[in-house]
Amino acid sequence: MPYDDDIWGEFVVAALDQFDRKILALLQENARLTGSELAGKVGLSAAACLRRVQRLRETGVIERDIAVVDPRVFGKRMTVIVLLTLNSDRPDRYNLLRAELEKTPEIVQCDHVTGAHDIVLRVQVADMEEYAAFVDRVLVRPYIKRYESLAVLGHIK
Amino acid sequence: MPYDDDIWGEFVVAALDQFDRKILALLQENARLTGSELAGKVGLSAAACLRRVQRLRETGVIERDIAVVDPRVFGKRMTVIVLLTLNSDRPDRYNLLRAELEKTPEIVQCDHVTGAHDIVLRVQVADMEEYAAFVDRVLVRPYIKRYESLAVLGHIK
DNA sequence: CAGATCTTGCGGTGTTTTCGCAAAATTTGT
DNA sequence: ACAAATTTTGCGAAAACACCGCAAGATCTG
Repeated sequence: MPYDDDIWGEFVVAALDQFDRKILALLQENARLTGSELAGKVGLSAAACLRRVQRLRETGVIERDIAVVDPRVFGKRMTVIVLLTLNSDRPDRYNLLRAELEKTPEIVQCDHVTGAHDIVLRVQVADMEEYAAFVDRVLVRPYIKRYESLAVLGHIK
Repeated sequence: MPYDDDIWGEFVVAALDQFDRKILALLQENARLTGSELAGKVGLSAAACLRRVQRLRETGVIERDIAVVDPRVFGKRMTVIVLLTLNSDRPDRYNLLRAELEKTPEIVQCDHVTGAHDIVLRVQVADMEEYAAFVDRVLVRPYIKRYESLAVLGHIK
């Protein structure tokens, strides 16, 4: 085999060489690069590049290709990062909360964390009024002990 | 004009009709849909769909197309959310810090916020050791008064 | 209601991707 | 270290796709 196989969670995936890594790095920045554009940047023929991209997709290394849409288009001009602290005496409700957070459309990113807080949300809303409604609807509940809102002033990255 | 113009920050952008919104929703899920696939789903001809996509790109509604790569491929299995508090007596260094954060490869997301902290980072690293090195290299400096690390246990969304 | 403006669908054209094939490169077994 | 087996490469043809111009239709303006 030209590549060494590598264990990867439960999956066995062909290891990636320098060409694959270069291609991935480029496609993560701009997924619309054509075969010949890739060819010029990685030093392989267009066909070889495209075959590699094809395999990266099939094996799930490239999970999907998405269009990044300016959130302001949907009138969601305001981003808030929310730090949640839960009541540790009600751990049974965690799964329930988790399921609800997953369904809430204003929440665009949500992670379970360890440290001074328990959950970090990224919330996308139109304005303060909508954010206030979101807080009332989603965050004001017994299992949530405390929440801290950090309004995003600007995206650095 | 078939569309009403709408003020949008400093830009004037044609308002989006139901077709544009449908197209955007589809492309946000899968940017590789072809013209005829879009046509079947939105009820326009392939050419009309592609013309709309083209305009959405030109006007910046679609900012870019990116490949979503499984982060485990790069061995970056650990995500940490970092809350930074800056020394308010050195505001002149903010732009310098900002430029450095932008260049730092471990930082995959970075927002300037208002509230109990000043900056929120999302950091992708291989393991604790690499995170420790990141902290020493990037976070230990005079202008940063405090940092709080929240290691991500699981992604809810 | 008429003129101006924009969008649509169609068809042709150029680009991009996909596929087969033989040669070159890499790996495996002895 | 050598030869067979496997894999990847580059090239060229074929298919799929995106792009552009044009005439017709739709929408907007005064």
